[in-house]
Amino acid sequence: MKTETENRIREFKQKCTEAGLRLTHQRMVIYRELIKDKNHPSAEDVYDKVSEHIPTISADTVYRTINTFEQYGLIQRVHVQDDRSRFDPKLKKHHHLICKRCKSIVDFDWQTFDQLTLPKNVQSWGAINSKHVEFRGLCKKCIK
Amino acid sequence: MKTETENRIREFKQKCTEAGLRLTHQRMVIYRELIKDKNHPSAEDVYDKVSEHIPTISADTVYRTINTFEQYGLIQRVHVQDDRSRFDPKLKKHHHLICKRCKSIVDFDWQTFDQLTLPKNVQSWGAINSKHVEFRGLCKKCIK
DNA sequence: ATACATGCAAAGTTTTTGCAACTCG
DNA sequence: CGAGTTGCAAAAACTTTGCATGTAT
Repeated sequence: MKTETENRIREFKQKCTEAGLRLTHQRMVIYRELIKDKNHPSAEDVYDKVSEHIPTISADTVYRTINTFEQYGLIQRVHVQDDRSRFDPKLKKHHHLICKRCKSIVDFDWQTFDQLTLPKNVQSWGAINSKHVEFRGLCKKCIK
Repeated sequence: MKTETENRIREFKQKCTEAGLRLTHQRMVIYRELIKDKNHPSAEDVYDKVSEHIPTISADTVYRTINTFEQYGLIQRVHVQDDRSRFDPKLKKHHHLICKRCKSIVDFDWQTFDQLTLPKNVQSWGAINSKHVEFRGLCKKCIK
């Protein structure tokens, strides 16, 4: 668990070096908060958390850094909410359960789906990079 | 085809009446443009189109009307892009092919998927209302 | 007639950008 | 040292809101 985090940090550092991205203090802290937060944080969430460690950081640095991470494939943008982007540091293939009410996002794996043959008209559409399932509804807590 | 549109308009009028929504000229034109546009238009797209018919309409009316339609289940919001919402007047179950480059959204049906048994951990999450597949990649045009 | 809708203008939110100062490699 | 980063402030982009006027039922 502790090791899990360490591994991700190591991998992060390596990828940054490979990509020619500088390992600044801000980037390290931002990445650490991204992997710590299990609910696919928004940029503002990350800003709030990072501010606790670096009170002088500016929001635009967080936005810019997150965009850079996305661009270099270090995190992914989650398209679930209308008013703000959420981010996902998990790079392994997975799918999402989204609660309409509390906006929580839960990951799940689904190999049966991953192995399905695609419909013909889909195959001729173009080149598909990501196959993603989204279930929306109400999580148990929100049902009450 | 012509009949298809007529049917949707009729159904729209009926739903509005049932819901107690007034059938204003603006709403009629906005709905008509929503079902005419096959590429899941943004609010701005709709505003531009509607402006051709009602030059004095204001953008906020379009936003407000679209929100009302969504609220009453006359259209659905599509969560695909980060910077703006897109809207889908098709209410029947379907899935989306999304081009990263040109942002086009193509509908497809996939009954094999629709009939799949859900993973156990998903079943215990809560109450699911919508099961949606998103394939992202590059459409043929954008591959060139 | 009257409750609901619209238009206008202004404001709210989220995100981006220009530029000088700073810092990692 | 020097190019890539950051912080600041301002702005851009998208969407919402208050209020007076207009209109569908």
